[in-house]
Amino acid sequence: MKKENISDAVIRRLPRYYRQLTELCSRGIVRISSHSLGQEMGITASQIRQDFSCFGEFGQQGYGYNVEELRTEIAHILGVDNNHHLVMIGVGNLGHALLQNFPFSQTGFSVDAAFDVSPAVINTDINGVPVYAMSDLDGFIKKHTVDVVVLTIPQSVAQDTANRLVELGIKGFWNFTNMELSCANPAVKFENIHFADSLLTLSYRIANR
Amino acid sequence: MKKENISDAVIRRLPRYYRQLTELCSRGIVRISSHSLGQEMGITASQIRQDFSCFGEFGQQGYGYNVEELRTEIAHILGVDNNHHLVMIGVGNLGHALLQNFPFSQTGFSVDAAFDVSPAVINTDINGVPVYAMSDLDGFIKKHTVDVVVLTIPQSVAQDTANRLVELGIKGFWNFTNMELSCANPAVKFENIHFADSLLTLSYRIANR
DNA sequence: TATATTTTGAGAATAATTTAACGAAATTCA
DNA sequence: TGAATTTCGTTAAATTATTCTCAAAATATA
Repeated sequence: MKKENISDAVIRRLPRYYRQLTELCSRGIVRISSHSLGQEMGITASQIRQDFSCFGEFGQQGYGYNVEELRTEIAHILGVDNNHHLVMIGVGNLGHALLQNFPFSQTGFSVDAAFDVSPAVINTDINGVPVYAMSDLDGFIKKHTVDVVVLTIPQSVAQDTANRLVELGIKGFWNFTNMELSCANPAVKFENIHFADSLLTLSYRIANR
Repeated sequence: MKKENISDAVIRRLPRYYRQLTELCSRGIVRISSHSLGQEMGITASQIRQDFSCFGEFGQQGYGYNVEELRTEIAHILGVDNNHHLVMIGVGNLGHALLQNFPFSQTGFSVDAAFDVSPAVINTDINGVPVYAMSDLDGFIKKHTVDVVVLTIPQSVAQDTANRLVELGIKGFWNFTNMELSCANPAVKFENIHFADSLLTLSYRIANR
């Protein structure tokens, strides 16, 4: 039964399903039951069926799920086929690494531009992405559709930059600054990569084994 | 009342408390109640008190919590004062970025060495960290204490490398490969940074606003 | 074709997490 | 000093998430 409000726990499992199904596809596996999928992923078949049932009925009794079909469904749910437009703010080591290595296009994103204050990178081209001066940011956003901004900038300027971008109409932030950014408008979404938090949970677990 | 088994949900909130308390310290704030802390963080006072009570009694009725003292307690719980030893496997763009920018020492980690297969980086020094050939890895680990390994290597070699490291006695992995790594021994801990999963959840939320 | 088996999706039961309530202890203020 | 206020830590209640169960439908098999 399709649900109206999907819980965060379910949403955060979807990319994992998507990854697993992509792998099954590449292994040439055509069909799979919730039971086998659960075994491969280390989760229960119940959870898998419950999760999928939030979005529709993708399986068939006695058969299971068609891997390719299910993968396509989940890709669609995740918006991989939406071709979202993205720009990066801050092209330091991390921004550079993402531009070089991260498979944005496989994830459904076009990286249209990057911005930085450093003359050393302004007007360069990193892996096909043009780097502009920060002063050109407002103009660029006013002229182009931008769905998501990647924040790979220092903490000191993060909240101010986010505020400015929200004013310009940006509604999605991929935030690498390891600080919480806030916005009164609930339609503005922040997704955080907190490196330090992640390492600290590992620190906890090895210290309290 | 001190708890024996702490839930993952609680553990994952600890670094956030630690960050917030660090900021309060730097703002010169001496004491804080669970209510105000909750307001600043956007969570309930109940949750804060419940979370802390898993580890002991750090507050005082009618007063609240001493910020610096509480911060020290949480640092200790997280193992920030343990001086864990870490090595990095794979010094590509991302590994390089982490070595250059990530505050390992503030998080309680010493980065003792990095390893790569590329002659271009072998025997160089990145931000004070020596880079060795992958062939020297086994020898290094046998001679030194290594608590955590950072995996910034391609997916294709990730599971094999992890297996080899587990055999050498490594018990903690900070995994950037965006794939699940597994190990039969439950004492071996994997902490994953899944960039793609993170961006896909953002994709979902902007597509289903 | 008839029967046994597989497997889903839904609903019920169980478990875990979060929030509320409250007594007790400390602080603040008159 | 004494009353009012603040705030903790704990227990209880409410909410949310996960797992179990099972009828129904499809497949596989004899």
